[in-house]
Amino acid sequence: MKKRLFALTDCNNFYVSCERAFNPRLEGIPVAVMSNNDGCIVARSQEVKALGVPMGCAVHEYKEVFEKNGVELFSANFTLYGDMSGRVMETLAQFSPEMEIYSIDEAFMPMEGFADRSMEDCCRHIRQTVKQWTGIPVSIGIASTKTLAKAANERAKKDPWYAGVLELRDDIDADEVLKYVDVKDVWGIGPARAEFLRRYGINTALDLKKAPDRWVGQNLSIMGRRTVLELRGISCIPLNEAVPCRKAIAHTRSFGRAIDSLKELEEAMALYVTRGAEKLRGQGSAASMLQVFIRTNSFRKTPQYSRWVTVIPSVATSYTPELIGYALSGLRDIYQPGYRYHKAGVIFSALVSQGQVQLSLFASQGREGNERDLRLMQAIDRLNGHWGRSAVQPAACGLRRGWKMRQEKLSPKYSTDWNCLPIAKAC
DNA sequence: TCTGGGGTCCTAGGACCC
DNA sequence: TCTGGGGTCCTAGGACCC
Repeated sequence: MKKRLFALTDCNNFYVSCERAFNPRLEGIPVAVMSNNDGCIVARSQEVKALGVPMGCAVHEYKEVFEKNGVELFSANFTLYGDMSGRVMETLAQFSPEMEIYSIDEAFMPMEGFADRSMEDCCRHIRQTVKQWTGIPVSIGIASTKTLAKAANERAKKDPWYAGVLELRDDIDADEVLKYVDVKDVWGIGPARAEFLRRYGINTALDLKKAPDRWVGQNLSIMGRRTVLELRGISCIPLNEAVPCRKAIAHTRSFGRAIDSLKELEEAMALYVTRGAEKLRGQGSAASMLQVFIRTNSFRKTPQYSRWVTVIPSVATSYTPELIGYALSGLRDIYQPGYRYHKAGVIFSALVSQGQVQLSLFASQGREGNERDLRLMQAIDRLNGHWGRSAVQPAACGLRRGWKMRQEKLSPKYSTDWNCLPIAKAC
């Protein structure tokens, strides 16, 4: 039987590439994208990486570097990135309908039915097509396991010699590549495990692959042992085509400025619950449990306060007004006056399918009432989908929103709003 | 002044039971 | 010198991913 191969397609500097796709002026100049609230750096162009700006750093700490080098900064525009991701995935699906969308900018594709010699050519063709149809540059790594495909992708991206595509055909190929992959860059090895491995002289992916079985069995968890097997070409992580239902859905945000009044916290919490409930209904779920939290800014030397509370609805629900009621009662329990709050959020868990909600003996309304609530929510979701997500919303969310997150450098919604369509001008 | 958000899975430890 | 032991379930916290 022919061995299955995995191709991992990963968009290069994805958020930056999305900004560049609609703004060619940004090609060749340093560009970085900031997190929500314009707080951290979450994507960097090659030019910004070369300046030594690390992923996740605080924007204010590198202000001078950005100014001195003319770095173009953008607020995260997730509407744009989500839409562009969909376009990239649709393009990839033309080549391999059986694929696993692993993240907003990555997909695993099973590569079967290709003669060995044409595999690389095929991936180069995919790469070129994605670039032509969407404007997004991608790299592709091909190998017999997902972990090896990740490592191949990493090298294809970093070493210009491979021109964006690298296939590991056999063990010797793999060893040649793995010796250049730092152990911290192996899929599944984070900072804590990397530090542990280094204490035993394991510094590269090849060192980890060659670690003695006995040592691996005694010192690594089941996850670590699985990673070692995958590096050895034994596939342990299957392709996951179906999009799994989320087991928890969260909506949490830092505020644009610290707030201390219960009224403002309630408005923010109501809005976060509204957004979370939209996601909940989007996957056809209802929540049997809510967790609500508030906290002050731990980076400040001001008095600190952090609390969360669990609320259990009498019946699992996705009805926004009801969820807001539960969340606000939890919030009032944990709120303490006198603190400057920096962040709040809600997490829905113990999710059940909306169609299988168990009615409580003591519920105030029967099945008919529930169905009416659901229809109302669906109507509002449709309106907001068409007119923008704040078109219809609960009054509890407030209107002034002085705590709204900062987005000072937001690019237009080029691909999802008619008013933002780029206009081509003849020269 | 300014430091993100949303997920999954594993593990250790406590409670409880027989 | 003595204070059982083993299984299950639940949860908080940690590690990791993008």
